[in-house]
Amino acid sequence: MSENIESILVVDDEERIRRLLRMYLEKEGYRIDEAEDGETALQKAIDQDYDLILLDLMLPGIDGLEVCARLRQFKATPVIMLTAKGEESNRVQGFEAGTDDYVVKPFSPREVIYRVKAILRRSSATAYLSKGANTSNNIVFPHLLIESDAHRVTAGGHEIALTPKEYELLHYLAISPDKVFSREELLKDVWNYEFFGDLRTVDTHVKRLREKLNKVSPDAAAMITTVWGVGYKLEVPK
Amino acid sequence: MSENIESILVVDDEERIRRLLRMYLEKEGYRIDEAEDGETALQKAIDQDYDLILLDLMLPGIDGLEVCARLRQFKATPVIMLTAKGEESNRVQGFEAGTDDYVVKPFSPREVIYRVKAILRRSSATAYLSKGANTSNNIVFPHLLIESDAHRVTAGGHEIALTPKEYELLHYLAISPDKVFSREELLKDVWNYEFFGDLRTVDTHVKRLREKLNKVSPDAAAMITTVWGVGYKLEVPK
DNA sequence: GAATGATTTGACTATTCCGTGACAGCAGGA
DNA sequence: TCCTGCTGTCACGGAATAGTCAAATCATTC
Repeated sequence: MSENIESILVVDDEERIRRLLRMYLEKEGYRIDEAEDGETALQKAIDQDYDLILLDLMLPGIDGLEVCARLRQFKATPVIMLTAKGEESNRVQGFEAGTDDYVVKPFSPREVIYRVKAILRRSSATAYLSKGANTSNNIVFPHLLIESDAHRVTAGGHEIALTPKEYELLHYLAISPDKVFSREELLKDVWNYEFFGDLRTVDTHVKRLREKLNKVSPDAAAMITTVWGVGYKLEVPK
Repeated sequence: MSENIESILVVDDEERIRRLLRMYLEKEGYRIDEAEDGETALQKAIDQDYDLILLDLMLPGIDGLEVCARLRQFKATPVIMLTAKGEESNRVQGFEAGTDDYVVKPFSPREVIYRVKAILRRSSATAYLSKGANTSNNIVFPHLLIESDAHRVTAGGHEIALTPKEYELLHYLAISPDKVFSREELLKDVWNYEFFGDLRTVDTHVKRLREKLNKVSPDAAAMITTVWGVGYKLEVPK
């Protein structure tokens, strides 16, 4: 495969949000371009060939939906829409306008990165391979199965009901198995960007997660490992 | 790659800290510039093109967060924030302002250098290579494997559980194999800069390290060599 | 092989960190 | 409105780790 850096256009009128997204996405290795209003965004999106566009719904001038709709007359560049909390009812509209996915503000970096990767994986898969080759979002371990699409977790053969945060935490650890994350990192990545909370919050969620896992599969629970003085990781048993 | 010397701006109002950082970073081959307040720092950071900025959070005048945020209107220079222990709650905020990483005071030189290298490696990697190029942090020896991400040490095929200090010590020795470090050097580099303890502390940690290694792999334990009258080194077997 | 000085070791104490439970605030649904 | 889960906070008790020190051991030199 031609290993080009994938480029993403970030469109938001708030500088803070653009910076945040740029930082996280650059860390993932993407090339980032920015626009702060609809006109510029549309122009750039038509001129350049981005692999993906992150598009705020509420924009001065032409709004996100409009940008997306007009862009669609020229290109099929994938679009992830960013919507503020109250605007959720617009979801369906978003999809009609040709949006591929949407993320509600205030999002967690984890959420955005995950969606971005999912979309890019999908589109590069349809571009280079024949039928939807392995584009499954499932994460499979010996005693643990995470089905992202269904938002379902199965441990030792038993499905378990996780709360949103528990799921997000587990999912985030599971994406990078064996990698240790400090509590700070987890707070930064898994919680939304407006949250400035106590480090111990992480401990509490880990505790609850372990409890639930342990009830149906001690093996699965044992995968969540404490690294003393450092943080937590999801350890893959050999 | 054009092999230029990378330059770093060190910002802290305490002269002692600036001197400390300068000394250690120059030893690593970086060019160091200093600033002792926010205004100067911002000015320098905008005028010059540093590869990295080490920025204290608490500064007279404009504080670190502010400096970082304003700088971001011009440049994307990577920033590592230095925060005192009590300021921990501000950590996450720092990240939002555009910080790439942070280090808590009192840090150990080893820690700072390690982060600096990681960030610079990353930014030069995204600039010249495609994403996720081989930036693995693993250190491999015949009987010993150190995986930084997983914070895992494997000796003779067996994983061993090390305490933070044991890990740090081993990791530090392993970064410069065959180089002898005096106890003084180890105390200065591996321990934080406020620690003025007994030289024998090093011996004790070496002892514990050897014990643990020896239990699963005498070959690995034998790598930690005493150089009589000088110090310790991690010797690579031929 | 004795003297000397450096290192290893074990035991003890101090310190730091983590797991847990209890509780309060919130949001969403009945 | 009350009820019900979900979250986040906090403090305490226990566990793990770190540091000190002196006695025992070892390497080196004469």
